[in-house]
This record gives sequence, C-alpha cells and structure tokens, in this order.
Amino acid sequence: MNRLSTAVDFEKALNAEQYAAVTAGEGPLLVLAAAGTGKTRTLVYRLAWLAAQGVPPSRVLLLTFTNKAAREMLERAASLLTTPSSGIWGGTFHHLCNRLLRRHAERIGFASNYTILDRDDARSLVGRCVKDRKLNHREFPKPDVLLDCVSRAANCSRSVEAIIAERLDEADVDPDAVLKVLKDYAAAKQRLQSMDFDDLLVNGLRLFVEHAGEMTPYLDRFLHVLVDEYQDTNPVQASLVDRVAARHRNIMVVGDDFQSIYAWRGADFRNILSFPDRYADTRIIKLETNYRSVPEVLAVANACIRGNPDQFQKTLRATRSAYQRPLLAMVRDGGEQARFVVDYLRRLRRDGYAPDDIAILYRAHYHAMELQMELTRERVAYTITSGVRFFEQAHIKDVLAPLRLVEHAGDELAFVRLLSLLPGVGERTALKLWQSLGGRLPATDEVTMGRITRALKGDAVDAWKAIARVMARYEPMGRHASVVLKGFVEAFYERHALNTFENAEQRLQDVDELITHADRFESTEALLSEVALMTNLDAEADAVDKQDLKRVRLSTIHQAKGLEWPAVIVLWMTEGMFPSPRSVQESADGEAEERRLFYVALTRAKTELCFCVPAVRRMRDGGVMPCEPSRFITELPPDLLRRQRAGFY
DNA sequence: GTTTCGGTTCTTTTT
DNA sequence: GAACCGAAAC
Repeated sequence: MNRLSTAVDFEKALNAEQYAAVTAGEGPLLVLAAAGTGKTRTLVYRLAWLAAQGVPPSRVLLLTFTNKAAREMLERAASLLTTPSSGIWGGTFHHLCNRLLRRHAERIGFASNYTILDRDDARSLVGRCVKDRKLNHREFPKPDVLLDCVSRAANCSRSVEAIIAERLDEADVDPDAVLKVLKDYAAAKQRLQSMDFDDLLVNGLRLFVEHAGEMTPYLDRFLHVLVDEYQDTNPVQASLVDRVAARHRNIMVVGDDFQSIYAWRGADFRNILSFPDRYADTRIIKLETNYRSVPEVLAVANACIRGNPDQFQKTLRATRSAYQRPLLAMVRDGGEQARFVVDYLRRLRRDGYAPDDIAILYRAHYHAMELQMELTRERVAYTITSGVRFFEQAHIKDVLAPLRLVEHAGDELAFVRLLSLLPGVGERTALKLWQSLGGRLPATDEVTMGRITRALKGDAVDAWKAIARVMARYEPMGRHASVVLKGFVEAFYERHALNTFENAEQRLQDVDELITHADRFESTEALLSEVALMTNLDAEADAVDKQDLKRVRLSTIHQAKGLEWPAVIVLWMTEGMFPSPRSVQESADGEAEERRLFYVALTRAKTELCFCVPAVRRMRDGGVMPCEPSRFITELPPDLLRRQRAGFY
C-alpha cells in the first residue's frame, strides 16, 4: 500500500469539508473556500494526498497568483511527506506560458529567445509608436491608457476596435489614429521579437488552439491540474486551464467569489460560478468554517457582503471564541491618522504583538505617504511593497541593459537605455545610432566600435569603451551573467549612480543583491525571464529570507490578498478614498468590486481590526475638504464597531 | 537639433 | 515620485 509512504493522518488534520476536498477522486472539482477557511491548507494537503496516492510529482500542475504562493505550498506539501515531491510544476499563468513558449515559440512566429517586455518597456515602446506618427500632442491618449486598451482586448479576447470605441468614446480623439498606433505597437513587438505580459498568455493559449497536436504531450502529462484564486482568472486564463486539463479532466479549482478583486484586469467572478456549467460532472465542496478571525470580525465581514445582493451568499461560521469588536478610529486628518497609527502600534506592541504581526492596508499607494513619513520620523521600522516593482526600478533596469544586449543583439530597448546613460546622449541620438547599426549590436568589433565612438563625444567615448570591454568578455555558455553585471558596475555604473541618485548607496546595494542572485540561474535567459515575471511579493520574499527582519507591513489591499495578520489597520475609510470614485464611476459593477475589496481587507485580520476615518482631507493647494465616512462603514449596523475619537477631533 | 533641468501636475488596483 | 512641458544649455 503506497499510502503508508506518508506519516500524515489526513482525517485528523482536516475538518470534514476540507477532508472531502483533499481526498476527492478524479474528475472536476470546485472548492468554494470563504476567507480564512483553510483554503491553502486544503491545497497543500491535496498535493500531499496526490503524492501519497502515487501520482508522480512531475504530473501535477499548480497554478497560483504569485510564485511565492506556489513555492510555499509546494514546500509545505513536501514537508508532510516522507518521499520527495519535487518536480511539480508550480507558478503563475505567466510562468507556465513562458515555459511553454520557450520551447514552442517558433510555431507562432517567434524566436525561442524572445524578450519579455515589462510595463516600463511596453510604455516606452508604445510611446515611441505615438511619436513616430507625430501624434504626441496633449489630447492624444497617454501610453498607459493605450496599453490598457491593448491589455483589456487581450485578456478578454475582444477586438481592440471594440475596446477603443468603449473606452475612448468621450475623449476627443480619432479612433483610427489610436488603432494605427496600436497596430504599430504590435508590429514593433514582432520586429523586436518581444512579448508583453498579455502576449505571454495569449500566445500560450494560441499554442494549444493552433498547434494542438504538438501540445498533446503536455495534456498527457498533467494528470492533475490545481488552480488557486480561480475567481480572479480572466477568460484567457480560464481557457488555458480548460485546455491544459482537457485530457484527464482532473481539474480542481479553488476560490471565493466574494474575493474577486481583479475585474479591471478582465477577471470575472462569474467564471467560478459557471464552472459547473462547463463541467457537468463537477463536484462542489464549500468551506465555510473560519479558523482565522474572532467572531466580531466575521460579523462585520458577513454584514459587509450583504451589500452585494447579486452575489452567491454564504456565511462564515466562527470557531474562535469571542474577543472584542473592531475599532473605528475617528481622527481629524491624514496627519492625525498617522500619529494615531504610531500610537496604536505602540499599544499593540505593549499587548504582546510582534511587529510582523501587524499590517497596515490601504486602497491606493498614495494613501500611505503621510504615514510613511511619520513612521520614519518616529523610527518605526516597516516594509512596504511600493507601487514600483522591485525589478522595475531604474537602477535595476539600467544594470540589466548590457546583459540583455549581449543575450539579444537586437534588443533595441536595452540599447537605447544603455546608451542614454552616457553623458550627452539621449533617446534621439541612441535611436539614430541604433539605426546606423542596422538594428543590431552583434559584437563590439572594430567597425561597430568605430561607428559608435564616432557618434559620441566628450566623456561618453571613454565610458562606452569601458562598457564595451565588459560586454566583449561575456561568454554565452555557462553562468556568466554576474561577470557582466559586476564588470559594468565597476567600469561605469557605480560612478554614474553616485552622480545621479541621491540614495545611490541604497540603489547600489540593490544591485549587489541582484548580482549575488544572478548565478543561481542556469542561464542568462532564465535570469532575465525570472526578473521580468517576478512580482513584488516574490522579490520581497527573497529579501525577507535574507534579512530575517521583523517589521510592520504596509501594503495595498490587492497585495494583501491571501495573507493574514493578528492585527490589521485599514487607512482612509472615507468617501472619495475608499471606494475609489474612479472605479465606481467606470463600471456598473465598480461599487460591488470595491465592496469585495473591503471584504478582503477586513478578513485579513485574525484578532485586532481597526478602521481609520479622517474627517477632512488636506488638498495640495492648502485647502481643506471635509469627507464623510465610507459607505462601507455607514452601511454596517453601528453596534458592530467600537467607536473612538482620537486627538483633537 | 538634442539634451538637460526645473517647475508643475496628478496619483487605483498588477502579471 | 514620475511624467510632462517649456526653456536654457550644449
């Protein structure tokens, strides 16, 4: 009996609902897991269960929202087993597609060593398309808006024309001009052999649709497919799941329609509700027993979601014993909110909470700016996952440019970035030079060097020579990435950074981190892919491993998804801030989605929960704007919360 | 013709 | 804090 290969007593470790999900037999399975009901635990035990049943790890596919989540689940599953379970494919949809496309990209007209455009690359490329058509006047949509249109079209499998008509009908722009620019953008990506995030998904799906024969080995291989956070999949991702699980139909999707918060990225929570329609023999299991939060928090959660009448109602059942009601802190303004939070943190610390037991959550990054300053002043250590992704910061992208270039001689974006670092060289000069080189920097031979040095003047000449020497030493085989990175920093970037950035030391430290990481990858291409697809949470997980720092966490609610803390503080629970007026306006379901976001925020809390409600906002012109408490607060039965006035209210 | 710099404006959420 | 614009500087 291969069941004996595990020491786990599944029945004892799980409740009846979880046990049913973990030990379910073959066929499609939908697990509706409300917040804090042991969703991750169920997935982890399912992985262990499959392994204990003798399913080879390499025949299991686990799709998650971040790579961190996948890594954690796989580690936890492995620790349950006596036999090794490594070899499971686990990661985000983008990672899966990237892996498949590296092998099969030529089928759809791409080289296998295509580059991945991150948000920043995509922005500059589309910006260049706008300029090339001389459309860069004030009224023309900004690159971010244009990219948004492309992205929506891709993620929802709709035509760009339809999206443009819908999104830009009020704006005073010529839809044909927009369409032309977007076609140029698509052509530019093809020319540069590069894909943006959406292309990875769309092209990944194309492999299955257009080259089904070639993909059958994967269909055979994946005996079991498990999908976490299924409520946040968009149509392309849902199709991908359907395709990859088509052969064995052992597909387990886990999610909670209450926690669907990515509609703006094409996700549709009806996806999870219609799953049984697509798979007629679906077994549905509901997890409703909450182990995370005290009953007073759950009372608020249950009351809050009643505001969304069209959703599939479920009620969280508490298991923890009564504690006290969540706190509603009425403060005067943002400054006082910040002082209140610092004070409240001290109180929590006195009550025995460690710094990393506490999270401060907010709707948008800028809501936390004032608090960040106050925390710094008061010397409270915190970690924040800021709006800019770690690997998208300027200094990281700068030092990766020469590496991208030695790996892909045709990487125009990297060339322009690199050359623009030189004194006296801007985008224009760099682009002209690139064209004179015929759109490639194959090797820094005499002729190429001559061309480049002739185009440069002053200090730029010597700087370039030093950089070129470093790049010439690169050997494509083996782990040579760190040599290029190190050489580039020593020969040029260190001095450049010190002259350019106020916080150069810190940035150079980041770069050092990157260099020490670089050799862990089996190839430069793997390093570059990884860097492009790494989320903030992934990057930060690495950093935390190293520093082992216990700190208060600041995070957007979106990035807090799937996490939990003993104490949670939510900032700016006022109209005009949360719900975000923009999303309420933009779509019919906007308010409902914001309410789900509020639900996600408060269900992160295990024990302590505090909402801050400032009475006024200080505007940049020095004016004062009164603000009402958020509708999400006022619509709650008042006796669910403890009210407290802080400071000079 | 380009680059660079300073001032101004606005800030949703992310792979 | 970053993107945009206009003007000075090269």
